[in-house]
Order: sequence, then C-alpha cells, then structure tokens
Amino acid sequence: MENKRKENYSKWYNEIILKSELAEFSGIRGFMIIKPYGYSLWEMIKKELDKIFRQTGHKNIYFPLLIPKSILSKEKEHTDLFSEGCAIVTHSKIKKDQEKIIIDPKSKLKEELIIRPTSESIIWSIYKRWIQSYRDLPVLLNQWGNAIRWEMRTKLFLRTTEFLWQEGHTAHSTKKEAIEETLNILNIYTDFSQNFMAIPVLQGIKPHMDKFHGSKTTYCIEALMQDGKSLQMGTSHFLGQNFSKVFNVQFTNMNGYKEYIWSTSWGISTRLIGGLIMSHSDDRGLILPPKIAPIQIVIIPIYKKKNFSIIDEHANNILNFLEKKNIRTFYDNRTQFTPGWKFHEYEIKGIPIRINIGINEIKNEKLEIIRRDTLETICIPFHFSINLIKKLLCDIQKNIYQKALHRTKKYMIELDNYHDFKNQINDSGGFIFAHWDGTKNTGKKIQEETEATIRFIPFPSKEKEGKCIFSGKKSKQKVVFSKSY
RNA sequence: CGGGGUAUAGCGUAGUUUGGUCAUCGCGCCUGGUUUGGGACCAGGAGAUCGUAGGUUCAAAUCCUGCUACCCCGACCA
Repeated sequence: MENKRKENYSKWYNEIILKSELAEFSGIRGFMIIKPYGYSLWEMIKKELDKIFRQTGHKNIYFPLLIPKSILSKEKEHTDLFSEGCAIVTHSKIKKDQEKIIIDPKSKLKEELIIRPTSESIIWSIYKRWIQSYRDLPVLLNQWGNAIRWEMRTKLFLRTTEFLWQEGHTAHSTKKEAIEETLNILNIYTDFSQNFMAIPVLQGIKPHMDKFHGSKTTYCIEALMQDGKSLQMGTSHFLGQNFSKVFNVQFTNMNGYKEYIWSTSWGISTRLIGGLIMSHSDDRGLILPPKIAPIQIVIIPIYKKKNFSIIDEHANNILNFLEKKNIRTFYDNRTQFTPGWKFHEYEIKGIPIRINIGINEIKNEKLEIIRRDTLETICIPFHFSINLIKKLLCDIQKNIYQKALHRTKKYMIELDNYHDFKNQINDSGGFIFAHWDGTKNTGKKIQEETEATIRFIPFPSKEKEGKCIFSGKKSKQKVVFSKSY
C-alpha cells in the first residue's frame, strides 16, 4: 500500500478498494462497478441476513424500480420533504438524428417515473389491496434490490448514487407490535454487525431533525472507524401510522372497527462493506473477519519444477479436506506468480489464513500457517485436525472484533466542557457523549464550529439531567457527537 | 452545487513554464528460456489519435475556450 492510514485516510481507503479488487470507478459519476471479490462480500452479507429474516418470519418480495411521480408526491406532501435528489425517467425512446443518438421528444411520458430512492410509497400504495382485516396482519416483507439517491458527493461503497440494499417493510395491527418489530430488527442488525462483521456498534435514536422524515422514530446503529469518524451502519424506523394515513390503509379490528395500520421499515446497504474496510484493515491491505471472508484459507504451494507434482498432490489433499469440512478454501496453483507475489496478493485481499506448503513441510510433517490479523506464523501438524482450524478461525474472528471494540471504547468519551470537546473532535475524533439542549440551532452551531454532528441519542436511554455543552441550557440527557461519513 | 487540483499505453509516470527528432521510463501484457521459501531474471515483441470537442498556428501533449471524469475541501445526505 502506498498510502498509509495515518497519513491520508481517504486515499488509503480508495487504494485498498482498488488494489484488493473490491470495486472500481465506473466513469459515471457516483456509480461504481462492484467487482467479483467485492460482490462476493455483498453475497455473504445477503446470505447471512436473509437466513435471519426468514427465521423471523419475513418473506422476500420485489417491487418495481420505477415509481410514478404521483405516488411519490403523495408521500412527500405529507412529510414535507421535497429536496431529495432523485433520478427521473421522462422519456421512453431514443432515436438516430444525423448519426447522433437523441431522445425522441415524441416519447415523453405522460407521467414521470422516479427511480426509487426507497420503496415506502410504492409499497404502501399496494398494501391497501392486501390488507383489510386484522387477520391479514402482520405483513412482514423484505426486498433485496437497488436504489438511487442523487448524492452530491460520493465515495466508493460509503455513499454511491446507486447502491444495493435490503429494505424491510412491515405492517402491524398495534403500535406495540410495530415498535417491537423495529427494535427486534435493530437488535438483529446489531448482532449481525458485531458477530458476523466483527464491527462493534452503538444503538441510538436519531435526533428529530436527522431522522427519516416519514418516521416517528428512527433507530440506528453506528460504528466508529479507525480515523475517529462514525458511520451509520443501519437504520430501523418506527413509522407509526404515517404511511397508512397518507395512503389510507385501514384494517378492520377484532371488534369490527376500522383502524390505521402501524408500520416499520428498515435497511442496510453496500455501505456496510465500506464500514468493514474502515474498521479492520491496515497498511498492508484488507483484513476480513473469517465469517464474512469469501475465502477463509488460501493455500500457497512453494515448489521447484522437479517437485511440483508431490507438492501439488499434498496441497490438493489439504484443499479437499478443508472443503469437505465447509471451510471456504482456495488453492492458488498458478505458475506465473512466485510465492512471494502471492503472499502480498492475499495480504491485500485480507484472507484470514494462509497455508504455505513446500518440500520442507512435507519432510518435517509440519505446516506453516500465517494469520492475516496478527501476521503471526504458526506451526501445526501436517495432518492437523479440523477443530484446530475451526478454533483458529474463531480466534481470528474474536481478535478482530476485540481490537475494534477496544478502539471504539477508547474513543467513547464523556465531556462537559466545550473547549475539551473541540480539542477532542480535532485531535482524534471519537464518539463524544455530551449534553445537548435539544434544539436544532445548537446542533447546527456546533457543527459549524467543529464539523461534528449529533449522531444519535444513546439507546436504551439513560436519562440524566445536565447542562448543554454549548448553550448551557437544560438538557435531559447526553447525546453522542461525532464527525461522520 | 461552490472553491482548489488532476487527466500522457492496462497501471504509475517524464515532458507542458519557453509550441518545432518528445512521445520518456518503470510495472504489467505477449513469445522463448531459466526460475519459484516475501512482489524472480535474461532475450525479443506488441501496446498511446497525450481525457474529450472546438479554436489559434506553417507546426499543439505543450497556448486559448467549452465539456467530461477523478481527487481534496465545503454545502447536500431517508
């Protein structure tokens, strides 16, 4: 790696993505090409979360990419939100005009179609047809898809104009049940992030001005990156009856009365991959926790021409053994690269374990394995037990998480003095717990002076009165400030 | 969307101030051979309308204008 984390975090981040072949710039502003290795990370995320959503009774659906303007504006009128950057489809034909391709003006659509920035509106315009009685509830749906938000400043994975995500949309007969669903999902996200991706997160509630405008309460999980900035990793919205009222979706309850439906929505996106990179990686490249690593073990043969076949045979045996035990293994037997070249390659790609096998290993009946997270070399018996490998993968997973957790805890700082606050934000960032008077204005001023924003109100909440760090006015509890992505 | 910077072969670059044998070098790629325990070596070869569209000029990578993309900083961000 040419760029070091400490010297230029942003360049380091880009370099790591390009060199590890996760993604590339597409040449279209804000759009990226997710390459096979990067996409396989997304597939790992998808597979795991999808399994969990099925277990919790959610079903997958697919709604259209394009939303008629009238449907979207219905939502927007009621949520006074109108500044959203969206892509809009206005025509349906192109034609040749003097060897140039132009939009056929005759093909102008009667009604413009908006490429979904999110699907609440189109889904709620349909829910009406599906829900009449309390017996139709709850509706627990999830959609894997893409969305477009016309962002002004984009960054690979973290904020792209088009992104891949999962959006859950549920409908419930009671407020209690909807809130439970919202929190249940928040906990699923938390668990997923920490145990699968090894990224420690804090749960919180978004302050009013920062929440999804269509929601009553927006819950989030936020993680601290290595540069001291925070990243929102997922959101879960309690929507109240906002959408059912806007789209007039009622159900008949047990007593024969009509009621508006309570609902939730929640999502995570390809942004998580950005969080994964920024949480764990080092100046040598990516570091992947074993659970999410598309390849957990790579086997590198070290041979001379005359002994290649014997080494190849043993390497294949190890490969077969590991594959049979469901360890995701890759045997790199390409001859055009030297072992040293491959060592670097898989370091950059963050493969958790590397096994070297050469004539020495076969003679001594020992194997040399190298951990990516600690760069340690460990000697194991040539005919190792699968439990040894499983335990090692488990240790690596734990170690990566503990390292991130330790860092996060170190930069969770309670402050009551604005001067210290400014210094801390400037020096090393972090999650800063401080009192806030609850006004938008104060939040704005703090942001202007420090670049830090209110990320969330800690949840579960620990109310403890105090004085706002900026204005000195009364505050109900501490909130978390941070610079963020 | 504003301010600053950058754009030369797949990648990284020299050359741009001062227009004229200037398209340089490294990596990678192809062929052959020797190699293979931390990014191997030798020999030969292919590959660039200098981001793009115009303009100035006898002559443009080089000067001027528009456009596009990327990077950094802000604004924006369900």
